[in-house]
Amino acid sequence: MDSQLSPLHARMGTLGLLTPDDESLLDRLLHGVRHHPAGLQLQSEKAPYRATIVMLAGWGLRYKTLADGRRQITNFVLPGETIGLYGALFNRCDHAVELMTEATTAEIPCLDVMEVFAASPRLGTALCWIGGQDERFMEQQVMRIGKMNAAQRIAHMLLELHTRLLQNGFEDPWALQMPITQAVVADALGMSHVHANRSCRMLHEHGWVDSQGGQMTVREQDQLASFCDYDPDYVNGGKLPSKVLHRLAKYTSAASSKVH
Amino acid sequence: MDSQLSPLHARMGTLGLLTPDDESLLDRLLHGVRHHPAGLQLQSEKAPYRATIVMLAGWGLRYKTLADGRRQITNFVLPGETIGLYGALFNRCDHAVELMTEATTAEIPCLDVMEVFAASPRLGTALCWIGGQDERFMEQQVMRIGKMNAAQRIAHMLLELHTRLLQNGFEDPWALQMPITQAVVADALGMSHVHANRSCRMLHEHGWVDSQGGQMTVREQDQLASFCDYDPDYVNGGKLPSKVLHRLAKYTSAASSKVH
DNA sequence: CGCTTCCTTGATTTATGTCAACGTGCGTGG
DNA sequence: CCACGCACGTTGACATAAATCAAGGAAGCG
Repeated sequence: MDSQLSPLHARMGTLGLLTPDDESLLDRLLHGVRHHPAGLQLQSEKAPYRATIVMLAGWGLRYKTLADGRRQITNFVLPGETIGLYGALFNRCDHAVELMTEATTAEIPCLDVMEVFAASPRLGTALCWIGGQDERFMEQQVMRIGKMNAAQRIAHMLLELHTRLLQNGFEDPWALQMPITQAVVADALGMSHVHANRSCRMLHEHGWVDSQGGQMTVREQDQLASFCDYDPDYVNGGKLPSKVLHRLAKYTSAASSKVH
Repeated sequence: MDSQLSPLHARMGTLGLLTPDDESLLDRLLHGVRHHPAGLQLQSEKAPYRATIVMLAGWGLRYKTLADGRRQITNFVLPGETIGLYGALFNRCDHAVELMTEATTAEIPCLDVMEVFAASPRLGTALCWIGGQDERFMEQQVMRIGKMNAAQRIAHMLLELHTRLLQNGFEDPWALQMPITQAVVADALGMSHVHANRSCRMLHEHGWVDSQGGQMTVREQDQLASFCDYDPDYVNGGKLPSKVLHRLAKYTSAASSKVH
């Protein structure tokens, strides 16, 4: 099981916060590792959350459906990322989650998440950080859709996903490849699939991106970045400010036996 | 001080979670109530967060600046809402916050936020819920900009703000009025100010909205809602699921003396 | 072989952006 | 009190990014 958990551990590891005890507490929280086929709906809109789901391998997407049936993809779920982190706090979900590829997931019972804070403030803080990152990703998405033209949006999104993959422990030939069709690009970035196609072609003709067979590949990261003014720092994919590390160092993980 | 804190208490109150002890712990966390003039920049992009700021009265807006100087407003900060809730967890902010009106704020030192979880899991859970709501607001914003036309975006945003004001303890003649100029509408919803103007006029000519003198007023909530398919439930502005309430009831607030 | 998914392309329409200008109300300083 | 600047809203003419409609091709799969 340990090796499968690695993207989550890699992601958390960038924080430099967790002790070995915290990590093993995290492992004990994770239940029910399961494998699913592509296309499965993991969470449907308006249904209550069953559990917080951790994506161990594979990609998912999070979307909202409009009254007329169109869908807006609001975020992706990459390996090491979570679904419904604060699920316990809402009576109903407000988005759906679907698998883009086959995938392996684990679950944390919704109610356990809230008790993590009592068991280990350090691990609780790490979960908050995940929540904070998710908000930042969404904020970037607002900026892309609100202010950039079609080709820039695509470039910017690909670079963000690349940054996130690196953070989650992937390395560079692989972190540049993404299981994204042009239809997904269109639904995520608020454009028609025809326009998505023309914009992808344009990026392809510059030699910056490939897009075929349901895969998109970043070819010229730097050129893409200057094309869309991508700021690679925004994720702050670094360690926590040292003040926080010191402040939280005093807590033992003794309490960890409380959970489960 | 107590009366000034009311929008925050009103907001938290909708959860039905906090005990009187939790509430007084919250009050003790809040430092430095201050009054500011309209237009003040409370947080600048790329600067570290100084503290988590709680808006007690007045409106703020959260935005990102692009390389070419344009800005995308990503969210509003209403009375009872927070800025930089997880500020301690990031080395740098990734957005700026500016006051739209004169305002009263209080602060929670960034590092204290993380210790709340140890002191009171209930209050910590309430803070997570705030973080979760912020993410939902942002997600709605993505959907609006990505999939709706200009007039619908405006209608939808106004209705969301109305819902949030109600949640934060405002009542209806007041909760329908918002200190929003057409330029702000344009920057928030990804359209030119000319187009924002024409769309506001259109809504005004239907008698659904007023927009003059830097104020927007919702006149016909129901018609607006059907015009843009607004789902008033999405905020889940209700109590927590009862399971969570029971699960968290067991913790005493005894530990609250640890903080501060 | 026929179906589906994904990508591609051309013709046309439409929503929205850009440019330029003007009105109004308001506060400030002369 | 008036003059001026400024923020806000308004309008028209024009340009353009992007949506829509319609069709077809290539690859994979049962």
